[in-house]
Amino acid sequence: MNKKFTAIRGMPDVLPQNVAAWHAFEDIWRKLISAYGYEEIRLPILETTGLFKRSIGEATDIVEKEMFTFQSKDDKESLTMRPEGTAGCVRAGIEHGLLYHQIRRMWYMGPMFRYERPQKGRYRQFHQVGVEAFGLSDTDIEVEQLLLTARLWRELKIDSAITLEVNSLGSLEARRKYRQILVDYLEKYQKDLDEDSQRRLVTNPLRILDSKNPAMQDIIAGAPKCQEYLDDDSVRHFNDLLQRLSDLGVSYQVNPNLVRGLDYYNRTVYEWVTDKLGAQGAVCAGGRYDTLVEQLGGNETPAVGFAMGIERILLLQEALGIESQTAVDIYFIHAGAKAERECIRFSEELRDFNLSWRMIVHSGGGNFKHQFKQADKSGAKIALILGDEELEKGAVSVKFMRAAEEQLSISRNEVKQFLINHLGR
RNA sequence: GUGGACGUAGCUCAGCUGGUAGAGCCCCGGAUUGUGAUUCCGGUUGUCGCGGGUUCGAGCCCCGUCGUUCACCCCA
Repeated sequence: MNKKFTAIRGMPDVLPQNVAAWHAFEDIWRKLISAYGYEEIRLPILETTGLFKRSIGEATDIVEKEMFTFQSKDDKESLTMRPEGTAGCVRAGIEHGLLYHQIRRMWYMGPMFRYERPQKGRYRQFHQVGVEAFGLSDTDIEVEQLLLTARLWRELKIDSAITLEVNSLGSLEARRKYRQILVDYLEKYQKDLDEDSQRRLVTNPLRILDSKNPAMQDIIAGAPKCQEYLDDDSVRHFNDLLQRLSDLGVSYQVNPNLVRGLDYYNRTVYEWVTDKLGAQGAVCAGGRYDTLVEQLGGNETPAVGFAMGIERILLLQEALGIESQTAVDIYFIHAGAKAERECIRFSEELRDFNLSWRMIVHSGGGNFKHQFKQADKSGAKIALILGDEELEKGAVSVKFMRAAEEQLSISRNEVKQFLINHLGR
């Protein structure tokens, strides 16, 4: 026996029985996003490592220890498999002049890579849908994107399990100031901080506010609040956003401790969360990043975007008992050597007529009993049976697989109309 | 990177205090109700994750290793 190969850790196969759920999601998504006028952009998986360091932030966990990074063949540069999509999208937008003095709405979908320990809802290769809008600084774009996602949850029938949390980080300058104030406060309690928080004090102090450790709660409760240190414009922006959400009937919860893990956010940040997925609560997250375009070499361009994890959404649908499956419509059964050949010809004729019927022509021989069994297993709604005798008369037998009715014989000319009546076009 | 649980047929799992492997599903064949489903009978399938050790003897005990999974961390 030769060595068997297995999938590498955290990079699961999507098996045929699960692909239907992906397709269902993708179909709904494409329809919905184009209804909002967003255009798809397709981006490479590999980018220069520096792009992610610059955008996501040198000191973040993603950049420090979670990237798949390696040297290019000629050893001249460091390449990284994208851990998220915004950086590449902005890079491409600048490179091709898509963001130059104009408004752009774009989206993308594809695999992302992060070197983490896999667990429920978290994989090393996972898939995201991302949405970015450039050139708009008013809250109406945040509102648009939140309405869009809220609608998506309804379409996917998971809206009952998801809630929206929002926060404002203020301007970059205000955030920096607040960060210093927070560090000053926390340093007074340094010896009481747990190990994680001690480390975060240096790397990402805002994250300490999000700590789940009960021992930290008193210190956190007494900490200066981010919102008290926001700049006036950001406060106005945030209040305006909340007002508009209320007006439009989008319910939300303000979470002052909500901090995104990526450095580029300012002002609005939000997360759509669920309690149905174990430890991985965030299904979709995003916010405003007004300085990133400039940081990556473009003109100063306001931007708002979000990303969602497809696996998590599918997992949530599964947890809620929402199933999607693609069934076969027609299964061709044949009896006799002539009929077997005719089956293929006839099925092609039907495909010329209507390519949306899902048809399987039995192959591999076997008697009637066997063929019916295969037809049953395929989940087909209708069996089309061709026999040598009937063939002579120009007739075909049809049978509803799920019903107890007898099979009936109809003429070949009637088949198309029969299928339209029972399957639609 | 840290911690817990688990790793026995394609799948879900059982295997009592150590004595040379089992069930259900699936698959194949047959019988029966005149057919594909139901029922009945029969059949195939495993280096018990891998490597060492203890023992007369290990799926079961010990050590190591790899893998899966959940949680921490972090995040979609």
